[in-house]
Amino acid sequence: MAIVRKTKSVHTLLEVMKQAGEALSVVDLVNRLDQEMNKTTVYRILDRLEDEGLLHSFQGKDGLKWYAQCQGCSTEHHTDMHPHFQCVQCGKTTCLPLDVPIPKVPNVKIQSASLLLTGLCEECLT
Amino acid sequence: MAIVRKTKSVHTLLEVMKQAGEALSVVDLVNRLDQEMNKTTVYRILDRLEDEGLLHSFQGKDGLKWYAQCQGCSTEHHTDMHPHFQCVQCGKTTCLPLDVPIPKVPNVKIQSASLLLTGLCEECLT
DNA sequence: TCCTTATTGCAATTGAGTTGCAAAAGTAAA
DNA sequence: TTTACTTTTGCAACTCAATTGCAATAAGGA
Repeated sequence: MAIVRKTKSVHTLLEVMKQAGEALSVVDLVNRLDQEMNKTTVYRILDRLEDEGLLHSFQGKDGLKWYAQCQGCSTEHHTDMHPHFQCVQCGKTTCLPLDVPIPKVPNVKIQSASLLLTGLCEECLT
Repeated sequence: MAIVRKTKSVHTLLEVMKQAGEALSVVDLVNRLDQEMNKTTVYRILDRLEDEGLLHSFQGKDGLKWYAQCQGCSTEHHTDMHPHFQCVQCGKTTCLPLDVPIPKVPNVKIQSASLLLTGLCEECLT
């Protein structure tokens, strides 16, 4: 496995993720980091951080790729089986700290499961 | 709601879906129908058939949009809450006729849920 | 410092999906 | 069938997320 250096760019990106405190789409990240680094760099750092287990990604309902910080993930063990919630109105997207039962399917080997819930978040409900 | 005519193109597309008997990505459909109709037409017919409730769609792990035939769906009632399975090796993608419990999330209103399971299918396992 | 490897920026490219518009096909009424 | 009207289709151009090649730069170790 390639060595991942904690460069300034990596640090900046992780800081933005941390400040956000929720999942961010790649497009959003590229915009937020527009002054600091190139679009390509954002994509590449995200790839590396996901490999390293510091971030996990999932497909949004919008077809965009979203990233969030892992809690207790590593290269060996990804606890990214938790579901995600995406607000259809404001776009706010979060990890749900829930255990979802993975259905048993005969004759196949399930390797991963991704559950995306969509609807209205607390703010948009009121 | 707009009237959806059962044109020759619509008939052809539905026939391809039926013959496949499993979910197909839009890219795959465009390729299969290359001789019969334009790419744009495929996209537009898929949109219409989904509106009408004859097909349902979901996001694949690959980021592509996938379509499958509904069983018992209509404009009013979409039973597209079932999970889907995608083989990471051969790409075969199917609907799973299972009821998946949608987790309760406090303070939000869940409108839809999509569960995608990935792994190895029966053929690729052996 | 020198050498090697990893990272970054930039421009160009790929590929899924969309849009505008004119032509063609379908529908219904006379 | 003819006419008038609506929907559908093809085509080309376009949008936009994501990727690639390559040269330049930064980082790390001896």
